[in-house]
Formats: sequence, C-alpha cells, structure tokens
Amino acid sequence: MYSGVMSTPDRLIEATRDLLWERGYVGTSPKAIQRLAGAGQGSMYHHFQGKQELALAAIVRTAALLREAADQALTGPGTAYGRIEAYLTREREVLRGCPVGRLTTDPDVMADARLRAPVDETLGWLRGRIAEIVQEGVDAGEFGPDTVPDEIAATVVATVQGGYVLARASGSAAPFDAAVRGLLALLAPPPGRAPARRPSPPA
Amino acid sequence: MYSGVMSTPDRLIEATRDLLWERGYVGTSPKAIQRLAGAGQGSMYHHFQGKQELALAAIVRTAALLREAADQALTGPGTAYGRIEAYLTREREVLRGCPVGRLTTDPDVMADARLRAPVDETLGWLRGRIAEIVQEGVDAGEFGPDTVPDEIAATVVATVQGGYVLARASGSAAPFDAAVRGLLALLAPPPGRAPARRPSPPA
DNA sequence: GTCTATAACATGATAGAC
DNA sequence: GTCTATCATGTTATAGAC
Repeated sequence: MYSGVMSTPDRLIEATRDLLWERGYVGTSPKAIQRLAGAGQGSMYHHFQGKQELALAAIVRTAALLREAADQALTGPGTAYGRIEAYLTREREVLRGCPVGRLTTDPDVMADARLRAPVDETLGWLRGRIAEIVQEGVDAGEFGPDTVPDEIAATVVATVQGGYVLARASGSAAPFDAAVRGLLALLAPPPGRAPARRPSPPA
Repeated sequence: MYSGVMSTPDRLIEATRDLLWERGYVGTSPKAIQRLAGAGQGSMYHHFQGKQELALAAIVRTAALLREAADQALTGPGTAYGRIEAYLTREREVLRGCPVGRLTTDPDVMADARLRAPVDETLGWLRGRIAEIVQEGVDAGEFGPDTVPDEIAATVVATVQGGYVLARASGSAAPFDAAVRGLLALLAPPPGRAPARRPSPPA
C-alpha cells in the first residue's frame, strides 16, 4: 500500500511496477495490483483499459527511472574507466534483479510490440551510452587502440544483467560483486599506460 | 508433441522442460503440459503428484544436460583461454535464453527450496569449473599473476547470462556475440606473453 | 470516480469409472 | 494407466448502480 498523497492512477502504476519487478507480467493479476494499490476493481478499469495498458505505463516509468540513474553514474567528471566503474558499482538492490532486464524473460511482454519497445530502447540506449564513453577512453589512451567500443559496452551491460542472475540463483549478492570486480580488473589499463584512475591534474 | 517412442512420463517431462524454458513456472499450466505431451489429465496426475513435482523432474533434467554441454566445451585439450573461448562460443539458441538462468526470475521457483537447488548448484558448479581453468591459465602464465580466478569466472558466466538478456531485448543474437567478443578481447593475453592461443607444440 | 454484480473461462487438483 | 466428471478458486474483464 502506498502513501495517501499519490493519486489513484499513480498508486496503480506504482503497484504494477512493484509486481512486474517481483513476479513479471504473467504472474501479476489485476486483483493483486488493486490490493497493493488500495484501489477497487471499478477504479482500476476506470483509469486504465486493462492489465496491458497499466503494464505499459508501469514499464515506461521504470525504464525512464533506470535510464536516469544510469546516466547519472555515467555522465560527470572522471576518466572513462572511472565512470564505467561508477556505473558498475552504483548502489543496486542486487537480489531483486534488474526491473527492465527481467522483462525479457516474460513471453507476454516480448510478444507485445508496445510493451517490448521500452525494454529494447532502454538497454539499447545503455549500450550506446557506454560505447561512447569507451570511445572517449580510447581517444584518451586509457584503452588500447584495438578496443571495439560496442563490444566492450555489450560486455559491461551483460556482466551487470548476468550478475543479477548469478546473485539470485545463489541467494547472495557476492557473485554479482565478483563479476563486477573481475570485469574491472580486465578493463583496468595496465600500469604504465595512460591515466590509470584519475585524469592528470591541469598543469 | 513428441515422438511416439517416449514413455508418457518422459513426454510429460519434455513438455514441461519446453514450457518452463519458454514461459517459466508461473506461466506454465498443467493443461498446457498435457496438450504438448499428448497426455490426458488423469495420466499426468497418475505419474506425478502435480505441477510442482513435474517441474522438479524437468528442472533436474535440464540442469544435468546444461552441465554436460558446458563441461564438454570446458574439458579437453587446448589452453585455458582456448577452453574458455570454446565455452563462450559454443552453439546456443541465443534468443531462447538460458533454460536454467531463466528460472532465477521465477518467484515461485526461487521460493521453493527443492526447485531452486538445481539452479543454484548448476550455476555454482559452472563458476567453480571455470575458476579452475582460469587458475590453470595463471599457473601456465597465460593470465597475469594478480588474476582472481573466482572473479573472472563470475564475469565469464555473467557475460553469457547477460548476453541472453540483451539478445532477447533486441530480438537479435548480435548483442550476445558482441558481449562475448568484448570479453574475449579483454581476456586475451597481450602479445608477447605466454602461449597466446595454442600451447607450444611438443619439442 | 468508485462500488458491487456478473460472466466466461482458466487453473490446479480430486474422484472414481473403465 | 488412462479417461471423464467435478470442484473450488482465480483471472480478466463488462455492466450498471451510486
């Protein structure tokens, strides 16, 4: 149940976001949404056409928030390596998994173009944004000249998404953290090359 | 529907394996299993206590097959790098995702200790097996002495699991392949160090 | 806007005939 | 072993009163 300051539509969307994250689309019933939102049957169908439209609103909102949080870690000062490190080590509810990536296992979401689009766009944007940063790192000499930014970006995002899987399987955040540390060790410029962790201070 | 040579229990298990892979536990109904297996209601409940026991048999079998396939790529001749490469690039139905990893997003599977155990054990075994190989690579001088095998192993498995997520989100195997290539590029011993791709031929 | 009633169908199983 | 009832409950709405 949510604080009384939210409107009924907002409470319905928040309830749907939580349930989609925890149980997925197939496992989330209108009744469960109504219960969690503290809204009645008639109320829900007054504000939304049905489960599908409500899920769309929830997914769009979740995608926007994820993108915002990721961008905050990725944009800002620091070396390319440092910003990728910031993204990889930002605070996460690891055992809950990724609220967007999770939807890729939901057949009813993937079969519906409107529900699927925000998922595709969010992860696509994330790979693109990280690839830009890797390219900056190549230009700055942090990463070797043979580095392929799109590939490294895919590896970075996959490590995070897969880290969630390992964490949930084991019931512990440890494998997620291990995967991130392993990736950072592989990414770290060899000592002696270029700005290792911090950009050289202005002269 | 499955070939007539399988017993009814086997057809039920195979049908359940397929449906769990595609739709998860929550999204798989006894009726759907019966339809796909070509078995009646009474038949299913004669051979299995219910959906849960059938799912357990299906998950155990899927886990065993995955382990077998992974072990085949990981065990055998070649350098540590070469065996990890063989594992990462082995044939996969990328867009279907991992039949074991997929279950980690299923709340009813994760809430049931018996259903969850094979998932946890399989991914745990995989990380351990890969860590052994990384350790061999460190001993052989393929990987640097500061390499932490458990971490690299977690990164390798996470890249695969996350690669599936990216592939399914985009509807294309390309991001999976990109993530794998990115990881292999990071893992590759720098030219000049140790056996790059092939063990030195016997003198 | 919210409520209750109703509906048509699916779910997950049990019972007992064959 | 397989089949057809049967059942209580859940799902995903629609209809219409308030």
